[in-house]
Amino acid sequence: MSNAKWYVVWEGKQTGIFTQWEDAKAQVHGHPGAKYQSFKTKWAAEEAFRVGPNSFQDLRSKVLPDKNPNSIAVDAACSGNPGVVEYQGVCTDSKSQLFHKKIEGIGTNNCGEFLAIVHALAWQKEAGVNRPIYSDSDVAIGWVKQKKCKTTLEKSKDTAPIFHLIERAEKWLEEHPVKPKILKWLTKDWGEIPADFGRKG
RNA sequence: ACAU
DNA sequence: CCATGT
Ligand SMILES: [Mn+2]
Ligand SMILES: [Mn+2]
Repeated sequence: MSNAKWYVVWEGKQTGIFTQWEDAKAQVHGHPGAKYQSFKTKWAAEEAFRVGPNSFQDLRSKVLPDKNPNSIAVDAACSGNPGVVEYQGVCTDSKSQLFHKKIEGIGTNNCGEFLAIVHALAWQKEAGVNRPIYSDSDVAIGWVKQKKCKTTLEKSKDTAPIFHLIERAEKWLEEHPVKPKILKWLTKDWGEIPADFGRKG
């Protein structure tokens, strides 16, 4: 495999995951019954190594957690970080857009991800619905749970607009019960979150 | 390291 | 390669 960067050795002089073929080959050479394979990503290699040489191919279909299609997905994008921030929310199943906001001034990726979740909460309350909210951001999910945006962003004239929105979002969280489940979107298993802006390619 |  | 975060 031309792009392979990770080599799993399940049986050999030493087992493990190697980043160089020279190292993997040293475990396999002259070792009858050695089992090994190359992978393109670290994640694939780790999963394959953990599950063993015979079952790694079907592990995903057995263990892959299911996503709830009756849900909302949010995501933020940033032009520079810190930079110009926007976020949006979509229906997970259809990707139809529910809301979108481009924020004045500059902010961080994580501030955008945080505001996206809180916007989804407020939007749902306004719309009278209660569906799970998916975010791919551990940071933002944690901040919403704490009702506190722990950003390191410096305060300045350019960051004043987003800090105002953050303050408003934190206030909303303090004043309203958080009813919808806020769930981690498992990007490695499911691919990019449906609300993604698709600019990383 | 993990998640962006 | 840079940056934001736990
Ligand atoms: Mn994201
Ligand atoms: Mn994205």
